[in-house]
Amino acid sequence: MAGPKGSKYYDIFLKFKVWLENTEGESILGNGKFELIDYIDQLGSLKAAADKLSVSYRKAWGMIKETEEKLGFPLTEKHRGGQHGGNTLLTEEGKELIEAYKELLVEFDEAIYQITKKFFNKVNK
Amino acid sequence: MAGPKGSKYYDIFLKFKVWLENTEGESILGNGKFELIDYIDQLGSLKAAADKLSVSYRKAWGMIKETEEKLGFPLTEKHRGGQHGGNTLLTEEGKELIEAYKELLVEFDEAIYQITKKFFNKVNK
DNA sequence: AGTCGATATGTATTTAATTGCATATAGTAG
DNA sequence: CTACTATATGCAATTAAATACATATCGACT
Repeated sequence: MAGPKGSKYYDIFLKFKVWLENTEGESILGNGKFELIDYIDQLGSLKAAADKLSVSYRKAWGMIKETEEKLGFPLTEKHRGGQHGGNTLLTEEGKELIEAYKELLVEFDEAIYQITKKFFNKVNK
Repeated sequence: MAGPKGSKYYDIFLKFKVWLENTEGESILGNGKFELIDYIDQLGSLKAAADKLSVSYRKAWGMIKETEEKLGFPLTEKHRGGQHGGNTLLTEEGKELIEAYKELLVEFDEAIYQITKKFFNKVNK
């Protein structure tokens, strides 16, 4: 919420986004990919993670491929075959990345809270 | 920069965006519109601001209209006619908004600096 | 050896977003 | 009362992005 009822910016909200980018200005990892990777870690499968997020397997697969190509090193370890078709696990780098990203989000939220408060306090008066 | 030369995330950067949104989840004011409004304030003209940002007048005009409609109150005061065709000025609300937004960006930058440092310190080691 | 299900990937289609084009209107200074 | 130029706006056209479709491959387990 953005101030007391009836104030000018009452139903206006401050939003933010964080992501990793390479030197070409291409996005590498934002919230969507982060969630996907996090679910892969939890479920051990790219397909399961895609289902969980209600995105097509094709799309999820593309997201991972793109991220790893731009990053220059793999975040996942994929296995094909077997009665269950295969599975996908995170590499050490993958685990470290989502770990750090999670903390980043927490810190961001804290910072945003203060900044938002100040901003709306200013424009609403 | 994201750590010492040769480190894993050396040429990867942390980026962010802030914007105002309404209850429908529609973006109201982000960096592009902010810059446009700021230039209108400086130049006293929508056309001049559009030229400065190298966007078409058509687009710039649409940006302002959209923002004001979603916000529910005007940020600009437009005048047509006269030898010079007309001009556009900011309303009090418009001035207050870009003022507050500018401060917001400064505070964001400061917060980001600390968070970024910590993040890359973590993933690069 | 054959089955099964997830990984792998190219191509086509649809949808959305942006941009560009064209044209009208206002009103003041000359 | 005419010329000039910024504001005003609909609509066509072009691009880009997201999504769907189709099809192949792999290999542990029975």
